[in-house]
Amino acid sequence: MGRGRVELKRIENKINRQVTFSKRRAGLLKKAHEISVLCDAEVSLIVFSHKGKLFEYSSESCMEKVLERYERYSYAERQLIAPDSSHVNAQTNWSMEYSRLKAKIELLEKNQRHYLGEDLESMSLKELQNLEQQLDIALKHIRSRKNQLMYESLNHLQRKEKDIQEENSMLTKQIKERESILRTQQNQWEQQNRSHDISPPQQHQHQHPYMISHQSPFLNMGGLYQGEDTNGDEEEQS
Amino acid sequence: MGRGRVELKRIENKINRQVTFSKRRAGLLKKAHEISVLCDAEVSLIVFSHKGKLFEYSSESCMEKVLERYERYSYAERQLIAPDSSHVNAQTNWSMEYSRLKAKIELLEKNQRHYLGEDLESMSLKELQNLEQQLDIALKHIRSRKNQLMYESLNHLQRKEKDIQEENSMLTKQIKERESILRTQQNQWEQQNRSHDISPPQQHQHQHPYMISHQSPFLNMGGLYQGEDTNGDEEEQS
DNA sequence: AACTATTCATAATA
DNA sequence: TTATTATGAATAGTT
Repeated sequence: MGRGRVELKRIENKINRQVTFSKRRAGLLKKAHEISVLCDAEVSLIVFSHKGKLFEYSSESCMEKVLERYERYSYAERQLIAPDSSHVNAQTNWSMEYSRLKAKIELLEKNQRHYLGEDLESMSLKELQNLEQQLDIALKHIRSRKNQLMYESLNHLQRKEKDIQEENSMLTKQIKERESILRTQQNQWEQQNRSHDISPPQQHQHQHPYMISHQSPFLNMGGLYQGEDTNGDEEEQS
Repeated sequence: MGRGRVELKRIENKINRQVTFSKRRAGLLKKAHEISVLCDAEVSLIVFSHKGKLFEYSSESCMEKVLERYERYSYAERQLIAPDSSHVNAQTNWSMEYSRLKAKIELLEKNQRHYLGEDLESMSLKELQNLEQQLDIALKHIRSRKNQLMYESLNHLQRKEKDIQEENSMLTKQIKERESILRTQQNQWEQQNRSHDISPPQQHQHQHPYMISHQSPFLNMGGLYQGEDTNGDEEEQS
């Protein structure tokens, strides 16, 4: 570019080097920005001048984000090359562990999007077919489990219905028995009343409440049966 | 540069974007290297493609060294803006962040198992129904995308078939033409042979090989057409 | 992947 | 540093 071609070699003239650095730096930053916008890429560029001055460019998301992503990405690669690392200090260890977790999360989130049918543009036909098969199988399991739960729930309700009906008929029977006993006793009382005209009325007042209280154990039992499994089919709604 | 100027805006056409990315990426890496050599600068360039593939350049000293230097440099700058933050216990901060990530991973993994139809015992009927619906919708999207890809592939093959058939008929036509010319010349030669009984036979021996070699350009063209797009849709072959 | 017409970047210069 | 300009590079569109 410019007058005459340039040899790829350190420019020895200090002034020229400085001028060229200024110009080329501007050009490089511009190009970095252009590719990030045109091609929707994430770019981060760091330049230290010979004198140690820092210049940087980073597309949209801040530099730290790009660097973090880089660490995550290159971590996986480094793992393949250098599997040991017990000699490195704790600081490095921590950031590596952190990167590892971050990478894992990114992967899981990507998979999740795929399982939800999003972000499919980046997948090949073969990958799509695998995904389809997996989800098909998953759906079979889910429907089978759902049916099982519904069947169990149905069974349970039927059993419950039967129990309650039995309870009902028992109660009905109990009531009939009480009624017949009551009638018998009323008859006895009327007979007594007729033979001893001035007998103590307290005795009757005592007996009647007693009868009612004697019924209650059965009613309580009924209540117990009913309350036994109100929580039937609903599990872990949290 | 190139035919017509370019607007600084995301390239919507996927193919164009990919091609431009390849070209500009190469240019950018080259420029980064040039400035580092010419101006004795320390450069580090990180590029993530739209699809998440990493490309990087780093002058001489490895990337890590540059990034470390960057961290040191930018840390000092940040100190000027936000001078406090020394009161937070780094250890606590770290372990909290760590737990947070661990928890997130656990959740994501649980969800993943559910999406794959595993571990369903812990889910309620209602949750199962929601999951079923989600996966149903996801499968619809996946199948639609799969069909689209297959349709595109089909179209592509049909176009290719048509091209090759056209190529074939052209070649057939060429062969027929050559044959008729050959026949004409053989007749001429026979006539000459009859009229001048002792004529030089070299002339015929020269003409025949010439005819064959003249056919070859067309055959080569056929080869070119066939090889033109064997790599179809693959992106980022680096 | 190769070609070519353009636009762009920049070395030399002031 | 900035501005100008001649020239080589980069690359968008095309084959």
